[in-house]
Amino acid sequence: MLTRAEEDHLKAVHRLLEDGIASTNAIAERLNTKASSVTVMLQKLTEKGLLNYQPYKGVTLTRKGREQAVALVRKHRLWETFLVERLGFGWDEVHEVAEQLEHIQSSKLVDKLDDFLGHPSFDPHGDPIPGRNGALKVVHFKALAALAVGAKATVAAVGEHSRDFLRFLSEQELGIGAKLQVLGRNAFDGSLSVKTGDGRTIQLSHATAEHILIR
Amino acid sequence: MLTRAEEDHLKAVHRLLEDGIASTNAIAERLNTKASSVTVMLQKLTEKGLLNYQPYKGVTLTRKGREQAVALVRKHRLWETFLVERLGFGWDEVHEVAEQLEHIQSSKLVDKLDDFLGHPSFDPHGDPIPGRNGALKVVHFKALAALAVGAKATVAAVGEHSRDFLRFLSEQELGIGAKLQVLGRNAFDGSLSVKTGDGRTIQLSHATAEHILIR
DNA sequence: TCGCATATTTAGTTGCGTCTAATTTATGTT
DNA sequence: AACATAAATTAGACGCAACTAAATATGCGA
Repeated sequence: MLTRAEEDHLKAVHRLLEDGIASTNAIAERLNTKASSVTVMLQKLTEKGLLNYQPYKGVTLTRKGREQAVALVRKHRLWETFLVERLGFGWDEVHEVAEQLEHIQSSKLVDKLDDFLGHPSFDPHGDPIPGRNGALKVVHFKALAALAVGAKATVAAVGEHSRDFLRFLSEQELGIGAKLQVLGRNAFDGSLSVKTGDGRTIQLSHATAEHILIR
Repeated sequence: MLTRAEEDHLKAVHRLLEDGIASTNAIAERLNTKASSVTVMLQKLTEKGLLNYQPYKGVTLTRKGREQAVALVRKHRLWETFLVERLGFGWDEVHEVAEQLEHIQSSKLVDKLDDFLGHPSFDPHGDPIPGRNGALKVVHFKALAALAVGAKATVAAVGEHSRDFLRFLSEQELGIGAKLQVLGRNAFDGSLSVKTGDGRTIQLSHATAEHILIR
């Protein structure tokens, strides 16, 4: 049985490994702690057989560690789905609460929640929800920023979960499922001119377009 | 903000005060800790203005302490209701999970859960659920053991939440809402002969009958 | 009212998870 | 290849919440 701190570290490692390496500093930043604290936890989790860690050499997940991490992701995303679809939370309000809920210890609860929600495949941010067996479908998202001028697309996910970003998208009617078309690209700063499903034309900065994901 | 340990102690004090005094030992037993640990927590909670505590003289709740304790009871009972009514848990399976869920920090979550459940007045064990404002309707339950021979009644709540007891009641179709009639009382051990709603006649020990509650 | 059993509190220790400060390792520049 | 800088680790300390053991208060029975 893992403690909350252990679960948090495990999840951070898993998340960071998706984008490359999980450096001690990056983990610390994600968890709002210090690198020295992270080192100690990495040692402990290695002790417990969840990580492969060698001082100064970096860290990877063991099979067991990956399973536990994916189970946490599953819980997090199921709870987010519950909060948005059943309780009426906004997609920009659920992260912190789900961060707490994912630590509830009860496999029966997760499975019943999954049943209750009808075995959803994606959470409110478009991220895939791992199955009961731990199977996580790898979905290939493409950034809106990478589309050619003239291309049409449907928003499938977001690459940034900050409250401000999500609220901005909601306000612009650019939530998951929103349809749009790239009208032009500013050669100077890479910003896009985009036509939305409801006919408006808006400007999106390159940074924003990088975080709007298309299937 | 209270830590989990603080919340647990606060709730234990609240619960025990309902039946009289909250002795240090009784609190420790409820929380599976030692009296010495409890003493320290009582001091801390007094420091925080939630308890009135004087060494060797006992403890009571302050107004603020009572509010927080009732808020915890509210959360616990709403979650139990959710688990049973929406997720299909048995009423004998929800206590431990609700014990974890009640510590989730988000007033918005509680209120939305309450809305989602349709503002239930009673939890799956028949206990009243405090309102958003903290109002807890005092319901006067009477033990089945106290009924006169010949009396008819409907099970309204249970005075014992142990898994074994609840399972026994489920098996005998004596859940909340079950109708029954007292056919006779054994003068020797106080056990009751009871006719159930579905026509069976069963024997209930005095201890059991004390924990089946009637409105 | 005294003495003793019991309840409670205090004192001192432990494990966990964090911190800061000091040290060590890795790396990239010249 | 040597060294400066950045990254990571180790060492030592702290707060929290638990523990055990020792001390102290309460209150009941003789």
